[in-house]
Amino acid sequence: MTRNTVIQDARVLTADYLPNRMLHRGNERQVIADNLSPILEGLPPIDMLIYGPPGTGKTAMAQYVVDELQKHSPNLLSGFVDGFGQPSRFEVYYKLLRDMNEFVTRGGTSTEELVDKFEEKAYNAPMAIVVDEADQIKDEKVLYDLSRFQNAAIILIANRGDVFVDMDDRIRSSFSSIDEIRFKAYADDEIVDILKDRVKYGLRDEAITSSGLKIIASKSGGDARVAISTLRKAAQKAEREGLEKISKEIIKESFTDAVKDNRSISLKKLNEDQRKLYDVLKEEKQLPSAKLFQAYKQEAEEPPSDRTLRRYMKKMEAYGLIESKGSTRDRKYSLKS
DNA sequence: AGTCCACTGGAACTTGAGGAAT
DNA sequence: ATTCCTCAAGTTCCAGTGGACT
Repeated sequence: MTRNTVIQDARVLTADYLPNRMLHRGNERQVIADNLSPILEGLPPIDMLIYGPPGTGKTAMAQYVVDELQKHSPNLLSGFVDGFGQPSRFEVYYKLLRDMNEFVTRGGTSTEELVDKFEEKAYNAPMAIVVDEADQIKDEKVLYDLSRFQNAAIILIANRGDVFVDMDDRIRSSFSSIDEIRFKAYADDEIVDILKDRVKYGLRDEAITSSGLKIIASKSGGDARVAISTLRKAAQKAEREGLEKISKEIIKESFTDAVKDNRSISLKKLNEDQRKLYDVLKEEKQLPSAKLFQAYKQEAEEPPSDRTLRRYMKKMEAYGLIESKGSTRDRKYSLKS
């Protein structure tokens, strides 16, 4: 039997683990709860747009408040959709109905049938619906539909506050009374507190010094997800090497790994052609689209049409892998640093 | 200050995979 | 089996844009 040198409870060291209290988000928690609470008395709730940079607890907090509310009010239905894969209307309603324990078959069911079923449910019970990465939803009608349900609370989550600028006027006005809640990047000392909380339950005493935590915090740039995953990787590495303490060198290495991981998760979602485009772009600092497509076509055996390539570029931009500058004639692409 | 035209992205259509019903 | 439905992803077509070049 081997004794753990550093790790006590590995679960606590994952970014998805929800501690029963979320540090430094007390005000935000209260605002979200206040906006939702009318639903418990049969009154219309206030829809919300939660925005802010990655790793600031937007999703975790929305989920947490909805879960808490559900404990007090068991007949509250809840659903969670992620716009990342740009799901269609069908996918959105399918997922929501599943979350609400409604069995629906995938094939043979039309989108309209799903919507009808959902509508019926929405009339009979209060709901809280969380839409993560709401700016990625390609079918704007979905958001418009959802906004119409009176006793369903809609919580949209996005990185930027200007989700609606590119959208249809109807959608903008249907969300005109939406409460916008900004989640700022954590300050370094706040990250340290969050890490301390994890260390307390996840690691053995004395496994990491507070100056070690400060290093992680300052590197993380206010992103709790990256900070926690750095801590986890550092702990695992120390454990593997049989050390009692996490050294500064280990922290530095682990941070680099954590950032790489973050990116490779997005890269995994690319198909072969998209990956090739990315690799071509990697060779250059910056490339106009025509040159990029030309270079790519020399490598590819059966290149898809230009229209498809343009779509790929959009997608990779949405994933935060590349950046584009300029409009029509002189658009240039580069890797995101 | 006007025309040209390379490039963008919306829309309509096609193809292929996959589940359900018969 | 096969028929009937769905959706995602690709293609074709094309109007619209806004630099480039008179």
